[in-house]
Amino acid sequence: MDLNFSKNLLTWYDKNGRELPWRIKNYGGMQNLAPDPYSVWLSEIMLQQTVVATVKDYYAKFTKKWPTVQDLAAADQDEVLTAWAGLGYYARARNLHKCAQYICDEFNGQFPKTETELLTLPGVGPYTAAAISSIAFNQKANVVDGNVERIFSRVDKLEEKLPAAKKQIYEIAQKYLPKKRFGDYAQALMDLGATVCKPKNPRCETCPVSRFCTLSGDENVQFYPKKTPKKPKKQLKAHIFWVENAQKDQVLLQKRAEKGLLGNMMEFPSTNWLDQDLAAQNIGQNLGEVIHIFTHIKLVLKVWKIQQSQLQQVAEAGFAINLQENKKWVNIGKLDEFALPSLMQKIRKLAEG
DNA sequence: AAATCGGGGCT
DNA sequence: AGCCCAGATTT
Repeated sequence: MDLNFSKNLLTWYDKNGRELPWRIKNYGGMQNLAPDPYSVWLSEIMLQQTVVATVKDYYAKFTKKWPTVQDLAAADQDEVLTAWAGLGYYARARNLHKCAQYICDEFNGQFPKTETELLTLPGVGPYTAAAISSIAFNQKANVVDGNVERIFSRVDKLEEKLPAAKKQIYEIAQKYLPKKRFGDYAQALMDLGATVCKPKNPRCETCPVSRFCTLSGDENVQFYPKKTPKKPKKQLKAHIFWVENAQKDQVLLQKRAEKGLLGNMMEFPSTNWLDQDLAAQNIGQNLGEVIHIFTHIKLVLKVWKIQQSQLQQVAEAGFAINLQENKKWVNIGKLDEFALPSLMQKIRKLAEG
């Protein structure tokens, strides 16, 4: 394979690579610098299916609160989930904490450098193992994320759709790997995808590897990679309740089940989420509706503010509120101390005004 | 191979 | 109103 591909890309990266909090650019490969594995791992987990702009504040918060993997391992899971709240995909946070403890217990606090060992870590899959191995340890690894898939599907004008084309893309990417600067090369590819080889309106005229690309400058480049159509979202509805105590200084909060949607995160009590129209309800104060879009669900919640003394009436009216054993009264002024996902922050905002 | 799992930013 | 994102895990 033509090594000028990686050479051109790395030259471009040295000039145009983004400055990111978790990144130490190894200019020209001469400084032999690398970010520490904890920083790389933490940032890579946060960046899974999440844009750089969203990650920055969370990365700063985590590294300040837990500067080392030992600090993170020693935290309570609820603390980690509270810090992660709003970032989404909460299995990442649960696995992050589990992984930190695993690194401390089984690897003496040191991240392994091989992809094979990294793949044994909770929350670390093929992409993240390759990314950590190359970026933190400069090991040769084929780092294929959504950016890289887009780039090479365009380079070879692949007609096969994702995700079926993944294997073929991986093999193409493998052929272009450089002989050194593996971490820089991986990050260069991802920067190229983020700033030049974009999904829409790619900037082929500034692309450092345009001469290798079948679709460079083609009007149809934006239609690659081809993808299988998505299924429509299920639409679910429910009532949700902001339940105040008599003094109106506390609200009812409970922890969700460990597994599944928003696992181990906190919630306000609600009826079951059902694919049915909502029954009439005239107890307490209606605050309106909250519409929340998950990856595969469109959820419509009708929000009610009720008093603790009205809970019995709501039950008698036939509304099964999912009150759990772990429910507790929480000072409204201290809600920030709990792991409230964005959906529940919407409810809170509606209730607090 | 398909489904699950968040949220926000961009077009 | 979709599409996309430095994907992993479960089914």
